[in-house]
Amino acid sequence: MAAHTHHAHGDPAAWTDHAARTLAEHGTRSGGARRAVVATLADQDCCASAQEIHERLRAAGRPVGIASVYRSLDLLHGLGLVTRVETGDGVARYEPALPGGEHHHHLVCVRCGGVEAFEDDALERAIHAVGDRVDFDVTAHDVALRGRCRACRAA
Amino acid sequence: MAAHTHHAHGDPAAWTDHAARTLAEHGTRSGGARRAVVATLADQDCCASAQEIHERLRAAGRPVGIASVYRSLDLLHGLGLVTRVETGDGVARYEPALPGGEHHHHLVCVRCGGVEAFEDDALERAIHAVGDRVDFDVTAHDVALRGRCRACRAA
DNA sequence: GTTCCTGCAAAATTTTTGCATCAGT
DNA sequence: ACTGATGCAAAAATTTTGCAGGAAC
Repeated sequence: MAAHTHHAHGDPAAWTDHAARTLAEHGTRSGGARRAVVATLADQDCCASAQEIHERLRAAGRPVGIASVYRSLDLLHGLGLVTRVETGDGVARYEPALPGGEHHHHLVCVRCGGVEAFEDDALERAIHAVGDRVDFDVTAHDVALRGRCRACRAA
Repeated sequence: MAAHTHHAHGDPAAWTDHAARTLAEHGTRSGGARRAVVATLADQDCCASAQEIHERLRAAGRPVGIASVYRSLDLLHGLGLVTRVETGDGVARYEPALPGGEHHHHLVCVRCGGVEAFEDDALERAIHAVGDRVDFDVTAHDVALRGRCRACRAA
């Protein structure tokens, strides 16, 4: 992995391409606002809320209407290109979803609100087993572990 | 278990008592609004949002200010008497938390929005193992499996 | 009697929607 | 040109806060 940045979702460019292709297949036009949202999503280490994306774009000198951010996220989520993450503070966060189904879960710090990602095969297996057992057609899942991050534990 | 209703949280009266005791120990006064919220929580099969609790109380002829519902839930959550559940639709839901730490997770139907509870020891063990492994002081966790419930799968 | 609780209303936030305009195909 | 995409503003929905009156202790 690169020394300066680590992206929890593999190669950002790969996801951007995948997203662009999927959007094209779906017959959508390529407008600037959505392209900017996709680029911002691809560029994050972890999940971001609509408001955060909006703010980041404004700060980057490419302001996008907040409505377009919400509409883009809605569309991307509907196409399975982003995962919706609930970190517990009542706002929806989104992050790129890779086609392979490879994914991670989140550690949420109850003190500073920070979010970190983790992966665990045994956990995935256990979840899969539950999915087979229940009377429910499970298509997705998410896990949030809450507690204190290293920094906040020390404080 | 009773034939007419199944409460996923054990005996409702036991939790109500436990809550009343904890609140008393904490030095709070016993007002009518919070008592009504506690009673409503104790009486549910699964999680409910603040708005739902508010509406239920109004329907039951015991209207409570929405602010009191939010304040009660905040307090109860702070004391660990209720668990906050994120079902993915962007609203916070709450359900009684038993002192023993016994808990369950949720199956959320992406079509009808319904929520069901499930328990799984292997899953708990896997989560616990992750908690030991990561550089995070994990104190709580929740899992949501999304998909289609039996009824919506047929439709 | 003091202090917390409660309800109402106002405010702050987050998200959705309507509509005129602009841009991609 | 046609039609979807965008931005603005208004609306809707959710949650928080200020404050005055009432209730618990």
